Amino acid sequence: MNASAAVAPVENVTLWERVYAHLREQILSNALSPGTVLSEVPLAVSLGVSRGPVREAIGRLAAEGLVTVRPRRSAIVSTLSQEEFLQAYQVREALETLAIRLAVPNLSDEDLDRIDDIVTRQAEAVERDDIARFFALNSEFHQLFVDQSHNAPLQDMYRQLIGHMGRYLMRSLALRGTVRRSIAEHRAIARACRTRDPERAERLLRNHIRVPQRRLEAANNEEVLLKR
Amino acid sequence: MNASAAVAPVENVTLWERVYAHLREQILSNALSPGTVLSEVPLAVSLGVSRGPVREAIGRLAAEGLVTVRPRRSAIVSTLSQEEFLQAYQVREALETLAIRLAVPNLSDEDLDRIDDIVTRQAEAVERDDIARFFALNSEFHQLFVDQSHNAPLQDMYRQLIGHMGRYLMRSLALRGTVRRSIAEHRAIARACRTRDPERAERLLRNHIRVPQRRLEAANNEEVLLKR
DNA sequence: GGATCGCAAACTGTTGACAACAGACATTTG
DNA sequence: CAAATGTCTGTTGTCAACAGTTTGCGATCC
Repeated sequence: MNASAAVAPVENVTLWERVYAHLREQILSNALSPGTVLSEVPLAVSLGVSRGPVREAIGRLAAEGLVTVRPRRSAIVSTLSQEEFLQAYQVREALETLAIRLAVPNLSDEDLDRIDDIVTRQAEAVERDDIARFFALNSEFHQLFVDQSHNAPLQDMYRQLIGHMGRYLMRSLALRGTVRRSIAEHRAIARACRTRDPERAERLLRNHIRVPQRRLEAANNEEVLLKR
Repeated sequence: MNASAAVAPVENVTLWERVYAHLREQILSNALSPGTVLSEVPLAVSLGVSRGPVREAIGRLAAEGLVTVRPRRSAIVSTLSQEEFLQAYQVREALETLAIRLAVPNLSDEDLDRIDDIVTRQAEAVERDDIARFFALNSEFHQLFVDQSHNAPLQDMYRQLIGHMGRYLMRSLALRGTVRRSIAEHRAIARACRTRDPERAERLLRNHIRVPQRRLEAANNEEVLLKR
């Protein structure tokens, strides 16, 4: 018997874990838009389980900040105000710059190739006007550095933060203006990684993240922001 | 009729919230040391409640990372390895430097006085060899900037991170060597705040946080670390 | 004597039920 | 007609019970 012990966790996930994953997916993909009420009973019957697992799942989502529960009242999918979103961007900048600083020394040649590959595919996606694809690759690009930072607490925090921001990132990307500039910045960051220059990479990434941040601030000040 | 409506919301906490607060308190104060098993039934009977609230509370703690649950098996209080603790320190540096940069422009005169007061009381605590008090004031000092950053996502993340690190901070403080130096650094940071110099404050704080971090690394390399 | 198999106990995951509470609607009263 | 009050429904908070699984111990076999 070969020693392929726990390669696939055997689908041994408990019920509430599946409910949690399902709801998280729905929320992050905006299938459940902010403000949606999550009543336990309807959810339970629609998912074919009891209230217990649903309750547990909602509890986890609440701990993560994705839903807010008012005692004795239904939970609702959290809303992030314009201001909070901007604040989250500041935290993201801090976390990602730390991540890339830690990651650059750890990057293997395969990682470097993968980074280039992602950017190349991003350019292709833009050519095809495939915004969703571009968006996914963008997340992948940023996630790579967090993964390669080999810093578990950082990874946890980043996951949580992206959970908060993810639903609104599409908008900020629209605000970003030229995606071409974004790709150029990605290329510059990739070059800095190849030359093993953490400080340059960090500086480039910081400016890169600040672009939509500044646009958000400007929109905020002009009060012509996308209300809602 | 004056509008003194809801000054005190009548202590409307649910049961599981109290259990959660209790367990969190116990864990952070090290009354429940890492590795302790948290079985639902004994906890429930000892607290005089049913398994439901206990389960919910443990779930929240698990989402926060303070306990780890293995499916079908009891939850145990999380352990932070030396390496993870060091990594958490890196994240803390990133978050706190962001916090102080944001906070300095927001600091009122009262805040500045309060900072000085904290440092003064720290010096007094050291005179009296009251380490616990010094430690509490130290947390207060750092927390103040996070609070005054007026950045809700940052506050959430910091709270969570401190929850992880808090139990081990006493040790790192011991590692820190001279607490006198720590107080001097606090004083320097306070001065930078008074002169409204965010960059200087940030630089000072970064170096301040890196002191125990470097000592940890050194101890780690020498392998003479305080094992467990 | 040591290892393996089997059984029993304890614990968790899940379910269903009961009671308390918040909000809405209808009713009554000034 | 408006404001306050009472009822009523829907939902959550909590509890007790059931089923499945893991663990530890003991008996048995080699």
